[in-house]
Amino acid sequence: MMETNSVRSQSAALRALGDARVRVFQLPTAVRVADALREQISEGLFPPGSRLPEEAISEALGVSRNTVREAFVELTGDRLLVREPNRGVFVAAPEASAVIDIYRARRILEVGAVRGGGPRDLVAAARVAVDDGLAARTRGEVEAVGTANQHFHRVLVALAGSARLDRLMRQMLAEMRLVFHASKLPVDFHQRYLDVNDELCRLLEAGNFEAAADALVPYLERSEGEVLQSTR
Amino acid sequence: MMETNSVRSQSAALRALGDARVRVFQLPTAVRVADALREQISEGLFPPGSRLPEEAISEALGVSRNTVREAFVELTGDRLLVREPNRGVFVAAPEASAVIDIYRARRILEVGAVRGGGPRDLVAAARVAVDDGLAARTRGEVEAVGTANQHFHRVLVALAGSARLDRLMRQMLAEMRLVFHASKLPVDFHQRYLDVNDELCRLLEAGNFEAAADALVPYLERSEGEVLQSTR
DNA sequence: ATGCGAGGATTGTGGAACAATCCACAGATA
DNA sequence: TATCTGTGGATTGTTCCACAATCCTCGCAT
Repeated sequence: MMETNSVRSQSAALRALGDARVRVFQLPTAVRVADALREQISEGLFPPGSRLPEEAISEALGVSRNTVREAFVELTGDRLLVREPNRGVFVAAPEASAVIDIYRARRILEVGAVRGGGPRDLVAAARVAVDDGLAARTRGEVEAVGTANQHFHRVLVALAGSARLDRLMRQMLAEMRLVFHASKLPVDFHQRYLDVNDELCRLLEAGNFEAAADALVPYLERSEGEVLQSTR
Repeated sequence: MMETNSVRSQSAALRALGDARVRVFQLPTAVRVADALREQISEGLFPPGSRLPEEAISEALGVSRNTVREAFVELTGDRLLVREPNRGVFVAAPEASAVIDIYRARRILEVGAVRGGGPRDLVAAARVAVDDGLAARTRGEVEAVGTANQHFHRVLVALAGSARLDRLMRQMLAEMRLVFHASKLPVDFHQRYLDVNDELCRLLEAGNFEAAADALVPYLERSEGEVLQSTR
């Protein structure tokens, strides 16, 4: 039966099924715990420096201590948590040296990725991020501006087409959120970069990747300087 | 008593003590297990695709299953192991897409780092790696040639001065060792790059970072091509 | 050959136990 | 008073055990 299903449409259907796999084969508990903690930390519910007692978290989430510890290992690898032997794990409180380190890495990643160019759909994704940011600014949604800004920079790295670089960028941006939570910077911090983002995006859309890469360097240097300024 | 100890010499002594801390405050068991497994995997004792049963490993190392699982989480984050739900963890068997991904990342990292230049002592470290490789070649030590080669490329990334990039590079080189173990490539594979390394290093020593960066691109492309060739 | 079901092995997860370590606080000493 | 010491309580590091869920194998029936 169902002979009307061509082989072509069936393979498409199977692919769609595969995408829904996450709902069928539920992720392991430790991973879900890690995701939950990552979320809360990024939101700033656990401020940098907070202690995360194993038992409190395990009973709050209704999982065993073992599972919590596995999640801790994962988040420590992301540098979101730091483990102090026999004292416990704490939300990382990145200091100036970390910010400097991250910006060195970002200059390599973002500039290199942009200079190499990338497919049209990613440039389109960059445009979406920029417009999202602009829209959020006019609506006065401070938080959304920051999110859109991070999204934009993530797309820049995505141009390189490397899952490994994407992951590193994601981790570093999560670290940067910790920095932002630790150092109250001016509410218009991200907003002032939106116009530069727009300009950069125009260069990408024009296929002028070299110019975009060149423009990115002072952009990132300025950003680093301002973050360091408001951090100390 | 002991008044002959000047404040100066005492602080020196304390500093020396601090350097020995690793022997006093021993690393957590899970970390040592992860290190041990990383070592063995890199050496090729567990070929790509091998299954690592929790119980077998826990009793082989004399640690509990929980501890082994914590180590697994760490190594999975390094992409050295892959977890198949309810089936166990296996040594990763990187396929062509992973190799392509890694070389995309390496082109960004290495070229970007070299173009930015770096301090003298790192250039000197690069020289050491090159000479080590040359010496190993004349002695016919195939394994040592590969090690020196990887060391050289790690130093290149180190020029950028970012611990985060260093870590990513270390992880990717460990992945590459898996690739090498999976695909028997010609014994002189690494040897043929030593002369290019030497040439690159000369450019670095001359402070000609731009030229070195430019020379690195075809280098990496050729390397990627040869690896892919012998992989399929 | 294909499908089905039972049995055994391994993972996923929880829970308890205990030594090691750290922390806070009280008491002792100079 | 200030510093040292020691004690008790709390938390981590680690092991061990239990058990459900899942997978694999193999034999059997269709």
